[in-house]
Amino acid sequence: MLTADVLARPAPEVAPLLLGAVLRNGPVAVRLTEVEAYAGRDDPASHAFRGPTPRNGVMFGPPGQLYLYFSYGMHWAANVVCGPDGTAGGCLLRAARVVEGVELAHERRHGVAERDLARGPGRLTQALGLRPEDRGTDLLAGGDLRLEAGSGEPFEVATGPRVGVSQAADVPWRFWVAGSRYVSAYKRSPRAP
DNA sequence: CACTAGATGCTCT
DNA sequence: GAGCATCTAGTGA
Repeated sequence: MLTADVLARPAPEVAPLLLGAVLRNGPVAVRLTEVEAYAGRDDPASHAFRGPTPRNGVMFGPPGQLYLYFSYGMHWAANVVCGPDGTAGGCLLRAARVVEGVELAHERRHGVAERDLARGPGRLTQALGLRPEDRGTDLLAGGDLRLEAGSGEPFEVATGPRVGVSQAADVPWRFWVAGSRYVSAYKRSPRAP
């Protein structure tokens, strides 16, 4: 089960546990297939590495909150805050399969293939209809926007380096469902050494 | 299919 | 003003 106690563990421990879990926002629900861990103050690739700012403040708060950030001019991406209250950490939700509300997700994602509805961080937030003001939502509080346990179907977890980061580019803190087609493509940052 | 280039605007220095 | 935890459309095989 994904309790606050579990999410209070370090992000690299929590990340594989999020695979297979369901994130719901009202009528649309997705099953997570790919996640990356960001370990806060000790992780040069993390937004929290240089300390708290207005943007990343929720990462320093209690676990289980939603952290949203804006990236590359056009996209929002979602994290689940991990680690104990007062310690920064989070898991970036990189990809998922839409399991409920497929029609609404298609409307939001205008004419793309079913496989691409939530394959990628920006696509995932768009398919779910997450908005900037959802930052800080407690995903364990049982609201319209919440984290649910998965169906328990067994699967293997694969690991590898994180996508698009220029710092700590070889740390294997990306986790995905082995063999799943609902996983984004790996792309190394052009700025990485 | 693989690979590349350019758009785009928030966030912090 | 520089730097991005990206996406899409375009090209070429």
